[in-house]
Amino acid sequence: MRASQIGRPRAFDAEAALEKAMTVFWAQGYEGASLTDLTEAMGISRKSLYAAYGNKEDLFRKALRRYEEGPGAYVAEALREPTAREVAAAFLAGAARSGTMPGLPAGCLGVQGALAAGGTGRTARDILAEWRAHGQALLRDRFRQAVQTGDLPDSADPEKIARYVMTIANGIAVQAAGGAACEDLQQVADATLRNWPPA
Amino acid sequence: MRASQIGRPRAFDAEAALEKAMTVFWAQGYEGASLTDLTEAMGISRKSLYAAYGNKEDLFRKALRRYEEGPGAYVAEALREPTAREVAAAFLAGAARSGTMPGLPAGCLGVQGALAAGGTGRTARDILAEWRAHGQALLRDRFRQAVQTGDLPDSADPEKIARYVMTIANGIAVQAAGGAACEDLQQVADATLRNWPPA
DNA sequence: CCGGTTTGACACCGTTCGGTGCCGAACTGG
DNA sequence: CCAGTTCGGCACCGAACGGTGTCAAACCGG
Repeated sequence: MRASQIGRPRAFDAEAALEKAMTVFWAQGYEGASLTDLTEAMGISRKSLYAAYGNKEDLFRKALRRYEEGPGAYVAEALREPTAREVAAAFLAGAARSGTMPGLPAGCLGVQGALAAGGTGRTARDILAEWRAHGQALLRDRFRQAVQTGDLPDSADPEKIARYVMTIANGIAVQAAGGAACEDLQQVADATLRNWPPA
Repeated sequence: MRASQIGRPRAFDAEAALEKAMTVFWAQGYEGASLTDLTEAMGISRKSLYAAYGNKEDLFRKALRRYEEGPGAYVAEALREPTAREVAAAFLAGAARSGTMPGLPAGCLGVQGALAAGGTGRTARDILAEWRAHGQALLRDRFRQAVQTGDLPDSADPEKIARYVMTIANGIAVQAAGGAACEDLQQVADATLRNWPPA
């Protein structure tokens, strides 16, 4: 049952297809994912892909947004924790978990989607670099707030702590992409938390 | 001056050209680096590339070996430090430094060369995953030795410490690829070392 | 029932991909 | 000097790349 609309109805679920596109970009990277890979995984034709999402780059942006709201949602959730330590703990636990979920690609789309790129992937690489930088800025701002409320000492440097936490999250993503188990990555997160605040 | 050999002499320096190939794979990734990119950077023709190095995959293997002996040499050097703490310090300092050298690509070839890959890059991805795993095993073995000599306490788990150190090194590489400065990354390394041993 | 709109099957586009053949150039050794 | 070997310019290969045009199908609204 859907809202009345004119024209031939779509023969596929746009959201379900986008979910498939997300996993293809996640597993194969922007440059490694061809239109053939994408359309086969999504179960639609090239024509439908262009009509529904735009070109390959547009699809990638949409897939990243879906990632951010799905597997990457732990970021926004972690920021809502009451203390800086709990923010960091939730953030790293989320990184470990979302990078090792059964039935989904290993690692993080934001890290491995286009870390190095040739001419065709440069825009995607820049989109992801900006995306990671934004996430780190959100962490820094949250840690700033923690200093202001006394949750972190005045001597704490939110910028450095945010970079430290993001570096470990990025490393966890690489480890996950290399096949590490969630339990092992959680132990890295735990070791990090035993040294809190880090600076 | 070179050893007498039959046949037309090469018109290019194979080592210098391989150095160029290394930087192209490092900056653009395996799938992002086309034969056109490679031959233009190396200053040779496709014919010469095939004759001197083999196919694209063979060239990649050779480029990785050159990386290991050049920018990545800090790994072998760090392993020779007298204590576990100094091994970790040298390892992380090396990661921060080699990922931010002026005139060379940012990040680490072993991390960003092929973290996610499509069909054509799968072998390169597996080569790099194995390469990183090997480096981590060397760290673990060195930390095992440190436990045996009393440099690390008996309760220390070399496997976990190696993963912890490698995770941070991997994260430093991602941060470098995203534009982080050497100084900032060295501060991440310093923060890590303030918590030693980590478990 | 038909015009209008949107979708999708199918074929196709120009370009680039990784890779190779032909043949002349540049050497060595007899 | 010539046969043999290796190198490299040039053109070219089949396949795959991202992307598009034509036309029938599937709907809505009058």
